Amino acid sequence: MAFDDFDLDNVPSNAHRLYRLIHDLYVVLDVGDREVLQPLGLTPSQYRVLVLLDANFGQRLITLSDRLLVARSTITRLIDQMETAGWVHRIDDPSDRRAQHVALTSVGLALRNQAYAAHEHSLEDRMGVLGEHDQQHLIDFFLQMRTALRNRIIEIDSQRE
Amino acid sequence: MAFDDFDLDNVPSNAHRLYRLIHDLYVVLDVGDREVLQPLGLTPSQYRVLVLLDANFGQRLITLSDRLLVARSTITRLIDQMETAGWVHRIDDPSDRRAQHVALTSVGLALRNQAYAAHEHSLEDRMGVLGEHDQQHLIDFFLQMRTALRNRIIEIDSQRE
DNA sequence: ATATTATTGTTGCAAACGCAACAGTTCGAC
DNA sequence: GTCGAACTGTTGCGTTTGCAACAATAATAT
Repeated sequence: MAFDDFDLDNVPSNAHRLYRLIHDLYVVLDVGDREVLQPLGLTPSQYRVLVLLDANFGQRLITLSDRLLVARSTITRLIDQMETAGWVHRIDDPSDRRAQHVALTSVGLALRNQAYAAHEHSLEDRMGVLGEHDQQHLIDFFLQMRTALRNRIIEIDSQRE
Repeated sequence: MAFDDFDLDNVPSNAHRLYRLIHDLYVVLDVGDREVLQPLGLTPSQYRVLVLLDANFGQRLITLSDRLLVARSTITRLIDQMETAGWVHRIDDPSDRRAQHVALTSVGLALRNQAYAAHEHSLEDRMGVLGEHDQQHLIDFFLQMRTALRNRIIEIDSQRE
């Protein structure tokens, strides 16, 4: 893997530089995640679902879909996998017969905690290149951007109706 | 699409908050990209390749693979598509008979410029939620992180040998 | 020179994902 | 209450992508 330090100097705007960097960061973080999670038999997607669950009421599938920003069908198949693996189980929602909750089994809970600890440790290690102060700074920026960009999507969706 | 403003407060560390935000940002940016590029018949992946090309010597496939951080096979298939579409053509490298260069056709060049302008406009619009000063700040952070994270991957790769 | 190793691009295969369509259920207007 | 619209989860299907294996070529060691 040869990482050319390809020049952001050819890029005309700061907006575009930011764009490229976010893309690269996402990819590089994902590669790191796989290395941490693979020994536990988890993909990043499965891990992200696992983290959102608990052993009590769990979460509805549509909630998982919304929070992870993936299609409902993707969640259906992820939960199928994880149910087969014995990590989660589906529970019918008593107040809405369309809906189901997904909750962790005891095996799933143990795996969740183990994976979470490992990932957390790795993340703090990787993010450690930035000081705590810088991290707080970044979080503020990102929250601002995420909110603005999400609202824009909601606006566009409304216009479609 | 219901965007719960799900709490980052449950998240224990700043490192993890950053992680989630980068993930969300990437996804939301990608959704925006698709909206801009779809009218031009381009996917984000095709666009990213197009931007790296020119009409002269072009780029080698392995270079595209390295810069975009995707598998070589992915580039092969992307270039297949784009060659069929008439946007690019393969040129044998005279100094290395294994290698090929990919260069833009005149159609490809026109498309590249059109897509680039549209994307650039959209990006500045979307990134505009942050001031120029904040953007510069972010770029500095990201460069720092990208460099550190990439070096880490290279280290791990070397250990494998 | 020759043999081993590395690199470049391609292909088969499987996994992951989104979109559209669908059935069952709930909500809302009237 | 009733009917149409909206929501929830599932499935079929096509697209995208990475990994492993491969052939052709280049680089390196001896």
